[in-house]
Amino acid sequence: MKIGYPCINQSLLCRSSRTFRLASYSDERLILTLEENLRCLLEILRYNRNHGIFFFRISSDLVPFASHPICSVDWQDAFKERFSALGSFIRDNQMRISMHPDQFILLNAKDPDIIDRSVSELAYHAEVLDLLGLDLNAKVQLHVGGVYGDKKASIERFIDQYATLDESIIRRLVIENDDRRYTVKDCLFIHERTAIPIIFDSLHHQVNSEGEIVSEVFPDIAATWESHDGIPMVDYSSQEPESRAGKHAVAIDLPDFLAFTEDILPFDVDIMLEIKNKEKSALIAIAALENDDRLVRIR
DNA sequence: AATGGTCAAGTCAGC
DNA sequence: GCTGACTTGACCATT
Repeated sequence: MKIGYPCINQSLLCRSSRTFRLASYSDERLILTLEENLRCLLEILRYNRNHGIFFFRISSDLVPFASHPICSVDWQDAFKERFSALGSFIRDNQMRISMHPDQFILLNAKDPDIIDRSVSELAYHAEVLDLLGLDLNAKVQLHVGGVYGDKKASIERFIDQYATLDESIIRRLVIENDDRRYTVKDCLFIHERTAIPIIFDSLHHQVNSEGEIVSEVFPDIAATWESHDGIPMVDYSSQEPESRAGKHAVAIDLPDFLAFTEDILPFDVDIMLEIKNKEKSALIAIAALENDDRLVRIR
């Protein structure tokens, strides 16, 4: 069981997600920014290793405008060695990596242009993981998409689009239940038709489900991960008190976290903490699990 | 140097 | 019809 956090390390001064405005695009600026982002990514990964954190989500902004038509830099080739060196560091330390394209990426859109842009963006994400030389347990997690007033038809569009994707994307892609539209049950239905693995999000399930008990539904979710996909990834957050339902907590609620791990035991999973204070909560969770004798129940 | 409006991309709920 | 929320900051024009 690895514990991780997404994209940003607040203890370090650098960010691996620096970007800039489209209006100020130049090839030179893209190269300088990517150089800086890769340097910082290594710094974050070193911090993680030194602190016993072995799960990390790489920011989608690592390569700004990578899938935008304005980008004509062959960054894949220019930074090949850098990606390869980063990948060696990740593999040598047996780290788990994920990426999470943001809300604009919609495989089930009705507008073919939106689908085209989405597929390009997914190809970019898969390419980053390929350039790092990571095996198939490094995943790109995506929400199912919009409902467009007809969920059934929108699920069918997702399934149809998924079938047209290149194998280089399919082997990396997993779907996640979201907080307003597609539930775990919807994801399981899509899995039956596509074999796509499901990444379970605890807070989204809390605010958007058909009442399934986590400990009862989790075995079905875990079974969507084949052995080459690695053990299941899950996203965990608790609800921030006195805020909108679904708002991610600022700091980890340790009793809630331990209750969640109880729900998913005895499955071994890697847990991404989607908590605003990032690595601080990861360190607390890791320390709490260190001497937890429940973990011997993991199979 | 500080400020605050605005930023590639989409959907949807709530006003 | 517009705004804010989403995993959320941070760029950058203007003063």
